[in-house]
Amino acid sequence: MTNQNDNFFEKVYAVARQIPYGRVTSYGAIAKVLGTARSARMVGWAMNACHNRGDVPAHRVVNRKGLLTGKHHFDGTNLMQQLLESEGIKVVDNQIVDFENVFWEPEMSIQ
DNA sequence: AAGGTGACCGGCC
DNA sequence: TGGCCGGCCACCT
Repeated sequence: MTNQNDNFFEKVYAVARQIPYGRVTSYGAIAKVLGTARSARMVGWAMNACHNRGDVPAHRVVNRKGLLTGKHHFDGTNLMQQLLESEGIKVVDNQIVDFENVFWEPEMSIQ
């Protein structure tokens, strides 16, 4: 196990956990907050490992189009959509309705 | 050590 | 919105 405290991953998870209920964000937005806006892909990669990490609301993270691109990586094909709808987010055809409305810009909220 | 990969993004048509 | 292309950067083999 090459796990010490993968700083990068931890940061992604930290932001992902800060996503409010009923809100979603994009990989690029998280990447931007982390300071690696150019590596939005890395955010997705971190999400891939989120299964290994444990509690990370990856279902609240979608691409900038509001498409559930990563739903395929979930346990169930429609699990991601179910979770989102469970939070009041409407999802049609793997696409979030009113994406801009439910979009939440991640911020290192020192709240 | 080098190459391939990827849950992306932005620009262009 | 959608398709195509290039870039970008960390992780894996």
